[in-house]
Amino acid sequence: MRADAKRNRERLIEVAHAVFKERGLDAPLDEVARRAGVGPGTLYRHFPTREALHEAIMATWIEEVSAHVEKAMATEGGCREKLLAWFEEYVSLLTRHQGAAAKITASLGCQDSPLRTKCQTYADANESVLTEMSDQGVLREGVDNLDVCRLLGGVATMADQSSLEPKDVRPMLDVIANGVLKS
Amino acid sequence: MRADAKRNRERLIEVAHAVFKERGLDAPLDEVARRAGVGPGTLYRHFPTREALHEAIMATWIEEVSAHVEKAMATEGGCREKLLAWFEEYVSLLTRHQGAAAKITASLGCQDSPLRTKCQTYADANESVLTEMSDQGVLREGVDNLDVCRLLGGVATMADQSSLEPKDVRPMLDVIANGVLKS
DNA sequence: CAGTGAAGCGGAGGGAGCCTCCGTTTCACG
DNA sequence: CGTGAAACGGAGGCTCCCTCCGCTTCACTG
Repeated sequence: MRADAKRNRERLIEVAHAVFKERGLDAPLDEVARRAGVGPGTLYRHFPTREALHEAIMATWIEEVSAHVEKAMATEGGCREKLLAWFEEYVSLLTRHQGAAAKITASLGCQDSPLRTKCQTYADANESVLTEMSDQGVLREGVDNLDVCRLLGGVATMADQSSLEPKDVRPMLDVIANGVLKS
Repeated sequence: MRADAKRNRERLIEVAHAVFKERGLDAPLDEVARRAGVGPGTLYRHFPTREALHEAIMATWIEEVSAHVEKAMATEGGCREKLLAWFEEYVSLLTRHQGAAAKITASLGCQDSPLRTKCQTYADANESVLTEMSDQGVLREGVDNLDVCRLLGGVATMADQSSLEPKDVRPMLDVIANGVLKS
């Protein structure tokens, strides 16, 4: 890739990050181009679709996911506390940008979404936590990872759309934890 | 209201119903106007915002909610079966139109949404079911109606966005039921 | 260092949808 | 009827999307 192209690409990602943070993932792409000081044509050459741009800006989050798993699993207390800590991390990771939770979780099921690899990272992280719980014998039988991911995605989407604070999200996570753990 | 105005209003609701059913709640309003054979100005006079039109077309669903509660509560089996039957009805009521689940549930929390009264009907219906469970002593302590509504709204939103079939939704409702009922 | 071809750029512009404004038409009532 | 208020409708301005293509810039070569 030519040097100027690389420069523009990086600048676009940087600006897109800021614009999406301010105005949500549905912010006008023309504004991203404008604020990056390039024409719309340049933006669309680097990122043919909005989703391609989403994918690019999410790449940096993805790297942090495993750190969040470890952080949650290091929580003081029993399995339930660890699980809830992880659920809170999960929701918080999904709601970094307005509109992200719904988009990421929606692409969980379909194989051909550009976000597929990204959301797979979330799903894998959740699975590792569930496996840990299962090994300790505290997980109910028949609890499926995909279902839990979707439930958490649903909670994150609701939190996103209603601008809920953590204290309003917690009781929902409690219900899911109760539903997933034995007794 | 003048007779021609009344006629147009009713026709707009009828057409909007069909268009939203075909193309989701985000379908172009200009098309609603066009298919109703009126100018956009007429549509916007009757329904100043998209939400006002949503509210109008939902009025008919709302009347059916209590019937669905009764239907679910008449299910054979114990409390768990009744509750799950109701959860399925709830999700199905919310996913009649693409995009409806997220919009309705989002307006649960905010007082000033035009959809407020509509979603209150759903919340009230759910509360009546939870109260029934509580009276029978099978409900966990501290389970809040709003939280359950949001959880179900989240599930409905995921089902909507990923076009899930009832068999894929059921396991998520199982988790919520486990989380809400004792033992 | 100049020449050159390919890679990359940018912005004009057509399309879709939103919504308003205002000249025209229609209704209902005296 | 005649009239004034109510309602209509569509032209058009705005925003955003995305493409196309003439122009510029880069990197490589002799």
